[in-house]
Amino acid sequence: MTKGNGRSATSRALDLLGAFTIEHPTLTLTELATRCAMPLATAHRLVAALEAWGALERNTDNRYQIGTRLWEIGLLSPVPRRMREIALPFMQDLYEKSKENIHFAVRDGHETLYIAKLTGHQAVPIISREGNRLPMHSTGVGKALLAFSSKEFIDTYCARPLARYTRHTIVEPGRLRRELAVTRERGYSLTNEEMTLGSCSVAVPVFDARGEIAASLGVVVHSVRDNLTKYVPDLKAEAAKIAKMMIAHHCDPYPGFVHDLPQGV
Amino acid sequence: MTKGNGRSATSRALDLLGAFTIEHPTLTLTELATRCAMPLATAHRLVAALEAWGALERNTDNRYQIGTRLWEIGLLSPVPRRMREIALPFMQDLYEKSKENIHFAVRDGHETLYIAKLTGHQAVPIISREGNRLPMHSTGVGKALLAFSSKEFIDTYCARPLARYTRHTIVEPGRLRRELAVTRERGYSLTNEEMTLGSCSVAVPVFDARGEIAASLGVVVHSVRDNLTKYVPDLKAEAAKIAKMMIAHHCDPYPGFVHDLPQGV
DNA sequence: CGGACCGCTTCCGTCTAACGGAAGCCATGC
DNA sequence: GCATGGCTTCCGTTAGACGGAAGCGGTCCG
Repeated sequence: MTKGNGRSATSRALDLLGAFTIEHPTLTLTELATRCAMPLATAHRLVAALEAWGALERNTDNRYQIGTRLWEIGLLSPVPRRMREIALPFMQDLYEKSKENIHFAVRDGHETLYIAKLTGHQAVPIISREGNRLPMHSTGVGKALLAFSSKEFIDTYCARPLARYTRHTIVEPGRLRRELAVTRERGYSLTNEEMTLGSCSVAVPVFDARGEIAASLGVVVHSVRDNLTKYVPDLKAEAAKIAKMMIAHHCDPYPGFVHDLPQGV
Repeated sequence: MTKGNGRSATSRALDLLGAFTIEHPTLTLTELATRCAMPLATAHRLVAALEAWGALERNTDNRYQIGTRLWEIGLLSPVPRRMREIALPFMQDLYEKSKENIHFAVRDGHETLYIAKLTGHQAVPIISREGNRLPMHSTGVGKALLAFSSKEFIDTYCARPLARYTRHTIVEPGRLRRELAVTRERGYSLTNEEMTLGSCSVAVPVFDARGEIAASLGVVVHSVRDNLTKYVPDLKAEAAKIAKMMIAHHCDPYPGFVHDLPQGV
């Protein structure tokens, strides 16, 4: 064979699932085959198995999308589930007071992974989504996570290219370092239209039993609204309660914090 | 071979994922092999592939659990995602007024599938979870879905055994039919400690463009609190707004409504 | 209206990698 | 110290995964 190019049937099937992103939530068979670099016939066979089980479903345009069954199974994942169960009631309390977007995020690799989000009709529409990732240097929760991470991690992060999203995004490593130092000192992070024009944010760290950064909690508001610092006391209070609950429930630190550091980069 | 007993490698790997439930969110290798009726060596090989990709992860007890990556991928599923995006802001409005548990559910097969849930510290703790299923005859949202379903579906449902959860659960087909008739007439469902002692609920239907039942919206409160009917006007108002939004956004009816009926059962 | 095109589906001969029994390993506990 | 239970590794067999190619069925355009 020129066949069997390295990958097992199972890992190829999983690669097909991994081809879906929030930017491409539906894909045709040909797109799937191209993205996963596998022959059309192979993709066809694997996709049929995935569809039969319910991992994929076909919409009316004959495009494939992630199936509801996979949504159900994914929600069983203990790590995000426990964090959500603990954080969401406290986030509700914050929402009630602010009526703004409330975020709870962890670090995963070099990105901010949004674990929970509350929003409503009075909140400014924003791009964050539960289960999605955004950079650490351009988001409130991301900067809070980054500022309280280890010096080594900050060094690594600042050494990588910093993507620009708006004219306010901090893309200079030195400026980011200074900003993180300020964040550490005052105990909360601020952003001002650094991810999206029109929205700004404030966030505080959530520490685990060892005093290390475990997550962060933040608010995103429309940039014309009044000063963000008024949210800091409530954010700090709720973050402390979440931290206490996480420790009480032996909610392990997010695996990404432990496993992905050795390699560097 | 006595090997290769019918299942492809891909479907076997998926079966391993399907072995996890909310009652058993972590499983050992042996438990996985037993539940999926496959040799230990086979389960071991497949599980290794699933773990390598991130579909499964191992916790500190050497038990397997659904991985965070699968949680992320599952959240891309368009059907629940769109419904949640539309319903959640309206559910927030209901939460603000009531401070009680708010549910949004669809029918899937013969069960109620919880698509979204809001809760807070003042709300009574309940067993419902996003992505989980509960019966239709013992829950508020379930009874609302069932009452406005087709006569054929109601017949089928009532012909099946009705599980009892508390002494208040309606397990007599005739009584359930009468209850559903009352629900249809007055336009909302009620439950009184039928799923769990101590909590009762009220729910209203959400209709699609064709006037057919698409989802339901409900509140669950502690049973000693005052009358549930006070929530009905707000529930109806928000249900109407959700229906309008779903139609405007061409949010297709939940696939289960279309695909799973032919068989009967 | 005809034909080129594009994407999906089916077929089938090749041969690899999935299969699983069995042996080995490593805790834990009596 | 030995039994137990669960996990890991090994390896010969062969089922089933593989993918090129042909067929099918739309749509677009001249």
